[in-house]
Amino acid sequence: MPASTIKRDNILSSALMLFAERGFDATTIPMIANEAQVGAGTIYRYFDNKEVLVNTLFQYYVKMFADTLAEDYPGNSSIREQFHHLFRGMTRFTSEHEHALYFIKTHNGAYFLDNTSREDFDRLLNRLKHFLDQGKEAGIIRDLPSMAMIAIIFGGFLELHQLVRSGNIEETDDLFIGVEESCWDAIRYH
Amino acid sequence: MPASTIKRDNILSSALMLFAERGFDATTIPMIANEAQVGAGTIYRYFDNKEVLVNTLFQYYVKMFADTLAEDYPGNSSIREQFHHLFRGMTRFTSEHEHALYFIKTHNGAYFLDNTSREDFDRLLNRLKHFLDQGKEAGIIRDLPSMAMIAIIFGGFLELHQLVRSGNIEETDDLFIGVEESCWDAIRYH
DNA sequence: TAATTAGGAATGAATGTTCATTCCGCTGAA
DNA sequence: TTCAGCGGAATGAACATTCATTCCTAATTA
Repeated sequence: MPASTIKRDNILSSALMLFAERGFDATTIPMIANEAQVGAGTIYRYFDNKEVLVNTLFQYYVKMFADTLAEDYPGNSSIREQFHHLFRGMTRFTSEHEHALYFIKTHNGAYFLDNTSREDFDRLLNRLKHFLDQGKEAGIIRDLPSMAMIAIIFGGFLELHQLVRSGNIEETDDLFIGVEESCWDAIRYH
Repeated sequence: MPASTIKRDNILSSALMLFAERGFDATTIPMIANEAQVGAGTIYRYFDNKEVLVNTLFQYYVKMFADTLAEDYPGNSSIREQFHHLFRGMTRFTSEHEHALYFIKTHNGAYFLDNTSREDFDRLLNRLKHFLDQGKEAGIIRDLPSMAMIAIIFGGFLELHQLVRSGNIEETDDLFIGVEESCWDAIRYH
């Protein structure tokens, strides 16, 4: 069972797209095989079963997203600049991996995720929570549940991304700047 | 085929809970029957099939939510007061129908929704959009895509509701006031 | 160089399972 | 006794998974 090949990558990226667009339960193995242009049996050469496949995908992208946010993190800059770094990381990650964040968002908490997936996701949330807590202590971030604020930021950003993808909205720098301002105003202390 | 009975109501509310918690595709008819304490066959006395059931549910709650928002709408008051009315309507609706908004949010756009469901949902969005457009014209609401702002409000509110339901957060008036402020700051012109 | 062959990789038809839906016998009310 | 309403076993379709077979590739032999 090879660890990494073209075929394995095809299977993963096809699965990512289908899981993001239809959801895990509405996506069948033959659909993935067809999209990846491999036989259905081939998928089982690389992944024990459908649940292992979805957990592999989930962990892979959660880690990659966490790494993207952590890269060059300006820990000594202002809270606003840290927020900017995080927001930019989110836009960059999404433009490089079109379906990944939406897949993560729609599948976190699902019944088929294993402990590792849950832990990886919690670790990501805790990093964001830590940022907000720091900001709260400094009196710069609103005194609200961190989870609610994280939801506002992710929800807003991903909804925007859906609109861009579906062609309902043109993707301009101004747009992203505006949404970043909106999210920042949602969480900063007034 | 009776139009309304205790059993029919049981089926609908069981289906609502399961669809909200597991999603349409991961919810089986036997699960719904079991939860509603009826035979699997009984469900088919009231609904032609699973898709008719989910569409019935979707339309029922979308309309009820729209009615809740429209009730006593303060069309002549300030934008801020209109926003307050909408936000309060959302909290009231959610406390009266625990799973309904989350079900609507996670299933809008799904492949199994029929035209009526889509139209009902679009009508709801358009009402919210109209409110935001008015506010934009008056220079009170931010110049951002309305859909993105709607997403921020719903996303934030529903995430909060999840936390309350799961017991991670205590449901206080302060909390709701704080989240309303946060959402308002996210969409108002600064 | 050309032919042969071993063994991993890939396939898709076959299998067993689970589901939505149907069907038929039972029950209790009139 | 009849029959509407019900329950849950029966059915057939669709699914995840398996497995016997084929296909490739690259090493070996002549």
